[in-house]
Amino acid sequence: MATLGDVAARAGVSISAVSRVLSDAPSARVSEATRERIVQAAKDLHYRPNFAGRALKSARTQVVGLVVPDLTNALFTELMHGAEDESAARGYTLLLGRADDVRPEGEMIARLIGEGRVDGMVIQVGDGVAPAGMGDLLASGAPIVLINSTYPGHVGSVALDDRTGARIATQHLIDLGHERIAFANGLPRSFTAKRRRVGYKEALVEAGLPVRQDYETRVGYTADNGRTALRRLMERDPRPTGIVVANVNAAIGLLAAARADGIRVPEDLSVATVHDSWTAENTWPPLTAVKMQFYDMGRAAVRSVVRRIETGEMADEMITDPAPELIVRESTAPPSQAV
Amino acid sequence: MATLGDVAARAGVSISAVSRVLSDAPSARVSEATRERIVQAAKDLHYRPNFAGRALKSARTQVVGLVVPDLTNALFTELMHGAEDESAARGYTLLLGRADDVRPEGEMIARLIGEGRVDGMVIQVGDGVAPAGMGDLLASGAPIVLINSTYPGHVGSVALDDRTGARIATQHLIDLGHERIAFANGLPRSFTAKRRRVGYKEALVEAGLPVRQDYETRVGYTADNGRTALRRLMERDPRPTGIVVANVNAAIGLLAAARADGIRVPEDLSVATVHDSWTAENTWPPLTAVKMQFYDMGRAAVRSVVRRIETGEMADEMITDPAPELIVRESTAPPSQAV
DNA sequence: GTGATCTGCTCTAACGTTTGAGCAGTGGCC
DNA sequence: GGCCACTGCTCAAACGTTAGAGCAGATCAC
Repeated sequence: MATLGDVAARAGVSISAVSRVLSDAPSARVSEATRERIVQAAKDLHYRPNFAGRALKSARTQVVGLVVPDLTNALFTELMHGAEDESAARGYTLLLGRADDVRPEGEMIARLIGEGRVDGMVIQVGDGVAPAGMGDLLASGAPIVLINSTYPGHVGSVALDDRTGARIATQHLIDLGHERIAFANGLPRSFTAKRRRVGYKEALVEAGLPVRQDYETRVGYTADNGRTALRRLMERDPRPTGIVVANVNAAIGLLAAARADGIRVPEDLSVATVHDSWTAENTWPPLTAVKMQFYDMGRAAVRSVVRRIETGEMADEMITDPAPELIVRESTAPPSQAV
Repeated sequence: MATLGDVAARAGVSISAVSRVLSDAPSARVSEATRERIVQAAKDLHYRPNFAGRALKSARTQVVGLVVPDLTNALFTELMHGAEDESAARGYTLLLGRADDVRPEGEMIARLIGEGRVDGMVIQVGDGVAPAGMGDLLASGAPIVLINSTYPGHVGSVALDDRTGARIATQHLIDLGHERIAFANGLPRSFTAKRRRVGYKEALVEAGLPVRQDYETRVGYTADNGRTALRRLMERDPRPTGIVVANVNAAIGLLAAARADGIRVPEDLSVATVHDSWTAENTWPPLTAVKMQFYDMGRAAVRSVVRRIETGEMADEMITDPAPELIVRESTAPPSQAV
C-alpha cells in the first residue's frame, strides 16, 4: 500500500504537507496548486491512511467493541444493527465480541482495552452475572457502557424501559378481561427480569387483581425455559387464562409446548410476550408482543460511549422514546367462559 | 497503559531485552534472573503489548474481517460462531462487518484491507450479487475467502454441499411416498439456489419422477418469500403433496401461510427444509430439516484465510464432513390418499 | 597467553502517522 | 531601509514495537 511518503514523492512535496492536506488539517497553509497536486497524487496511488500508524500516533483507534452473551439471539442482532449504524454514522468501526463461556469475558474485554484495540466498549452481560474482573475493569476508568444492567459505583449504562414493557403486556391481557394472569419470567438474578417483574405486578395491583406467587416462574429466557414454564404454570389450580412471557424466545418455546400438550392458543390460553422479532410473526398463532426498542438501545449505547470517549461525559440512560409498543397479533383473546 | 519502556525501567534493563523476553523470541539470550525480573516487572505494571505499535512494526493486525449480508439471519449467526471460535483458536480477533445496502460493501471491504485494519477477509455476498468493485478487490491479491459463492478467476472459497442437502430433503419426501414434490427455491442468481436445484432434480430423476417446471418457485430466502411461494405452488393443478424449501426462514413463512390458508401440515402437505436452526424446532409443527453445517463452514473459512495469510496457500473447498444431516420432525408424513 | 567462541546484554533503525517548530521568501508599512 | 506579518512550505520528534547488529566480559581450546 502507498504511504504518505510515496504520495509526497510523487507530488514533489514533504510528507507533512501531504498529511496536512489529506487530513484536512486547519493549520494547513498550502497553495491551491500544491493541494491539487497532492490530492491527485494520492488518488493516483490509491492512498489510504494506515490504520496502525494513525492509531499509534493519535492513541485512538476509532473502534468501539460490543460484547453480547449470545449472538444467536435475534434481539441481540437487532441491538448490533443499531450499534453498527450509530458507529458508522460517527466514523467508528464496530468490533464484535462474544462473551464466551470458556474464557471469562472479563479477560477478553480487558485485553481489547488494554492492548488499545478499542477506544471504548459496550457490554451486555448475560442474565445479570457480572463476569469476574468486571469490577477492576470498570474501576480502571476505561470508557465502558453497560447494557440493561448496572454495576455498583459505575456510571455509564443504557437500559430499556422493561417495567413499562411488561406492564403494557399485562395490561393488554387485563383489558381483554383476563383475571388469572401468570408471568413466565427470566432468572431471578437478571436485571431485566427484576424490572419486568415490577411492571407485571404494577398492572395487576392497579387493576385490583391478586398477585399470586405461584403464578410466576423464573426459569430463564430460552425456548426450552419457555416449555418448562408452560408446564409448571399449567399445573396451577386454578389454571391461568393468560400468560405474559418476559422474552420472545421463551414465548416461542412456550407456544410450542402448549401445542404439543393440546392447549389451544388463544382459546384456552392467551400468550403475550415482551420483545418482538421477526420470529414472533411466524409462530402459530402469531404472537402478540410488546416491541422493545433494541435497535435504538444499540444506537444509544454507542452514542453514549463515543460521547464518553470524545468529551468525557458519562450518564445512565433509559430509552423511553420510542416507547415500548404493543403489537396485537393472534395469540391473545378474551378468556373463554368455560374453565 | 504501561509500555515496554516502563517495564524496562522497572527491571533495570533495555527495552529490547524486555521485548524479547515477553514475546518469547527464540533469539533471546537472557539469564534466568533477568528474565524473572522482567516478567515480574511486567506483571506489576499490568503490561500489555500495544496493538498499534505491534501492528505498525509487524504489518500484521491479527484481525480477520467477516462480512455477511444480514446479521439478523440465524444461519449467519451460526456461521459467525464458527468463525469466532476458529479465530480465537488461532490467535486472531474477528471483526464483523455488515454488508450495507446504503454504501456498497465493496468500498467498506476495500477500506478495511487498504487501511490495514484486517489481515484478511471472509465474505459472504448476498444472494449471488457481486458488489461493485469486488473484481478489483479480488484482483488486488488481498487474502479473501468467499463463502458459498465464487468469482471468475478467484481462487479461495468455502461452500456447503447444497446439492446433497437439497437431495436429501427431496429423497426424504420420495421415501415417504410423495410423487408430486415442489421446490421453493431462492433467487435464480443465487449460487446456493443453483446448487440446491441440482440436488432436487437429481433426486426426482433418480426416482423416475417427472420434473415439472411449474413446481419450482424462485422467489427468495425470507419468510415473506416463503409465504409467496406457498400461495403460488398451491395454485398448481394438481397440487403438490410435498414441498422442499431451500431455506429455513422461507420455510417458516411458508408454514405460517399454510396455517393461515387452512392447509394442514403434514396431513395435506409435507414440508421439508434445507437448513436447520433453533427456530425450526419451535414452529408448529416442528420442521423436518436438513442440517447444513454452517458452524463448520465458518471455521473452515477462517482457517482458510489464516492459512492464506500465513503461508500464501489458497484453495476452493467444499464442506462435506460433517455431511448434511436429515432431522425428521413433524412437518413431513406420507401423502394422504384423499387428494 | 592468545585468539575464538559464547553469553548476556544494549544500540539503533524502522514501521506510517501527526504536529509543533522553524525557515526562506514576499509584501506592506512607517 | 528596516521591521513586521504573512504565506507556503520543510524538519524533526514522537507514538510503541521488533529485530539485526554490535559490544563488553567470561570461558575455552591449544
